[in-house]
Amino acid sequence: MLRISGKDEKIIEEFQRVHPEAKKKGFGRVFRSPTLFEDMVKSVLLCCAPWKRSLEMAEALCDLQFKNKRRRYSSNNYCCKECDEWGIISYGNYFPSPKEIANFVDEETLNKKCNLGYRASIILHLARSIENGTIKIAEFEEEEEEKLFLKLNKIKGFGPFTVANIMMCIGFYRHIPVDTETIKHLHKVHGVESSKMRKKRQREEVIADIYGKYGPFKCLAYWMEHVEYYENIVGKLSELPHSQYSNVTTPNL
DNA sequence: CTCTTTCATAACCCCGCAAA
DNA sequence: TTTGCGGGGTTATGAAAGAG
Repeated sequence: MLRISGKDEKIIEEFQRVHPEAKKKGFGRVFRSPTLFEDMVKSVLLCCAPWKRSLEMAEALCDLQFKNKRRRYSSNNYCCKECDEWGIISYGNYFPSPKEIANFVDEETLNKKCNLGYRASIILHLARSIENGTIKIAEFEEEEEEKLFLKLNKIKGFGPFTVANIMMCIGFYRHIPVDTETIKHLHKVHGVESSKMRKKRQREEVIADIYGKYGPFKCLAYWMEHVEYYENIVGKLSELPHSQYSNVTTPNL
């Protein structure tokens, strides 16, 4: 989904003012999930897993809703083998709510059903904290940037990458979520040696050198480049068949 | 000289896939 | 079927740097 509001419109205008190329391309909006909780969980799923596995875990979480054995990818979910559309239309959004996860038995079952590994405890803790009111997720979207940043950092299992990723979903683009994908990107597109990305200091210097001029929009500038990189390989992402989605990653160095 | 903050390193956890 | 290896962000821990 896209955020569409006067405030978001303003942010895009400001971004495009400091990034003329983005204006020319009409780039500035970032897709997110229907709920913040879903974005938060998906950000956790990105950690310590190849892209394909992240997708599988998200799918498995959606499958929690189906008590029978219907699988989202079983062939009878599609109108025909070549057609992805049917699958997309018939899915709807089955991502579980915090309440559903919090009430969903125990960590081991959640782990077993969704193959989450250590992420099960993080996600369960998040869902339970939201349910018992310790984490007031509803206020997050209205929160001031720096306060939000601090609050997210306090959540168990949420480090720099996860937090930056969620900030981006909410609409703050100051911090770039750095993962191996980013390191590969900086190497291929900007010729940065991956050894320079190992230490925090140097890493920050590299980011500042390349994206510093975009101020609070670093993340958008990076993301535009990265999407461009992907699309040069697989074609327009918006036209990519669902079945090929898991292939959208940067090859290893 | 002590207290605080920042930083670097290693342990953690464990699946998916390819080769044997 | 078994074995080995690659993938990968967070956190605990202790050391180093900075503040006062």
